[in-house]
This record gives sequence, C-alpha cells and structure tokens, in this order.
Amino acid sequence: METIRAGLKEKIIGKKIAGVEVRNKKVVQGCHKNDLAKRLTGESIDDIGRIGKLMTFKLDGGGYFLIHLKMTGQLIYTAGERLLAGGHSDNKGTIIEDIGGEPPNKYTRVIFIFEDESKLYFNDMRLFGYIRIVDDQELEKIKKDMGPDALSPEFTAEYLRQALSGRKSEIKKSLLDQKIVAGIGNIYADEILFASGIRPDRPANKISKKGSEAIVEATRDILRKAIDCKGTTFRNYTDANGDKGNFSSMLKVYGRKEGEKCYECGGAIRAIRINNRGTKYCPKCQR
DNA sequence: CTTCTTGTTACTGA
DNA sequence: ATCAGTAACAAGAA
Repeated sequence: METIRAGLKEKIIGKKIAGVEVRNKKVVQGCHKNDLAKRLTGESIDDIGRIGKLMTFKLDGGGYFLIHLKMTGQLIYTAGERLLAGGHSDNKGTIIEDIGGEPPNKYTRVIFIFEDESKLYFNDMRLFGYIRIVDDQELEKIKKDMGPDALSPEFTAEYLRQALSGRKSEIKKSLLDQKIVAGIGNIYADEILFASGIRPDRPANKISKKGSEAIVEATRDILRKAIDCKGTTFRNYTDANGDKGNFSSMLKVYGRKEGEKCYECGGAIRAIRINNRGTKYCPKCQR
C-alpha cells in the first residue's frame, strides 16, 4: 500500500475529479451507492495518506474518500492517452499487477476520471475491497480504533510489550491484529517473526523485552526493505515499465513448503495454521 | 474433486 | 468483558 500511495501521490495530487464511473456498486460505501460520482465530481485531491493498509484521499472541499484493497484490489493509473494493446504504459512508477489485462477489464469496479483525462482504475477480482466516503470525524474514529502504523515512531518496543500483555494466543495473531499494530499482513508477519528469531506460535504475553525489541526492529527493517523493492506481490507482479522489481525474491519463509530447507540453517521449514492463515517458520532459527 | 490464497468482520460458544 | 474458532465475502489457481 505504501508503494502504491507514494506512486499515486506524484500522479494525482492537486488533480480535479471530472467524473466517476461506478461499474459495481457493491464496492461503494459511506454514501448512497448512486451518489459517489455526485459527491466526488469537482473535488480535487489535496493529499493521499495511509493508515496501515487503508489509503486516505483528502478532498479539498472537506472530507475524505478511503480505499481498501483487501486481498485482490488494484489501483492503476493511466495518463490521458489510451494504451496500445499488449504494450506497457508510459506512466512510470505506477503499479500494474497482471490480472485481467489492461484496464478497464472485467474486474474494473470504479473509474476516476481527472480533468486532464488521466484515469485511476479501481480493480478488484474478489470484490472484498471498498471505496468509502467519510467526514473528518469518521476518519478520526477509524484512526482511533486502529493501532499505530507499523512504520510510525509510535510503534515502539515499550508500546508493543504493553499491547501484548495478557494475550495468551499466538504472537503472530497479535501482529495481524490491526488494533495492535496497523499495516502488517500475513506475508510480512511471517517474515518479521523469522527475522526476529521468534516462533509464530509463541504466546504473545511470553515475549520478553528483548523479543519485543527484536520484533519492532525487524518490522521496520523488513517493511523498509520491501518498500525499497516496491512491495511484495503475490504473483505476476510488474510495474508499469515491465520491471520485475519486487520483494518476493527476498522472502525467507513465506511461500516455502513444509520440509523445505531453511535458507539460513538448512533445517526443515514447518507449515502450520495460525488464525486460519498459512504460517511458515523455521523451528531451528525461531524459538 | 479438494484445498489454498495479499484481509477483515460478524458470529458463536466458552 | 474477553478470548478462540469459524464462516463469510468471491474468484481463481494448483
């Protein structure tokens, strides 16, 4: 999300929305399903922020719209001219994941059209994601209900230790809980715990002071590196230039299979389930 | 055919 | 009140 946010910010800050085409009303929240275009047309994008995995678009007339991509959502920006079929776009830095072909495609749910005819496509195969209109008050409440962003200075070892106290369930479950820390998903949870040397099934309240320090450090380190690599994508990732720049090749445990050799110690990787999510770890490197 | 998948929330029962 | 487990959302890949 941070990769997309940073890329998008360069493209659409200050641009005025000339129109919005809603192809699937299911993804529209916070206003009447038919009123998204009415609400947004004529507004300019003042700023793009992010709370964990939730992207916030500040409107110059007041209020925000939020976009959550959930599992399979995409935000794809294209400059004014339509693209040649099969070719790569000229819009540097934009993220294109190769699902459904060039937009608009059958997974395109909403299209934002800007005054200069550039467009932002919200695609989502599984329809879990959403676009939501909120006022300042509602955004504050959403912020309040979430933990500090994983990359923010508020996410400290002291904070984490405090937040974990009394939680008897697995540490990985807590890392995935957006109310404790916002922005960590299944892939990075596994990678963070591997880098911390902590087993994902350790009870959260049994994590030592040193352990929480290791987790906070690993979180910053892993996320920073992943952002440097322009993020991790499940499969078929390319950026707009067709480059494969990604974090997937740096993954140490996520995506490995039961019994495969750990890259660090050569021991056997274990595959378990935590919080109903596939979980990989190395029992030798992680205690 | 079955099981799995980048996320979150509502519900159940303890 | 809090916690654990599960289903649900929907579509596809393996």
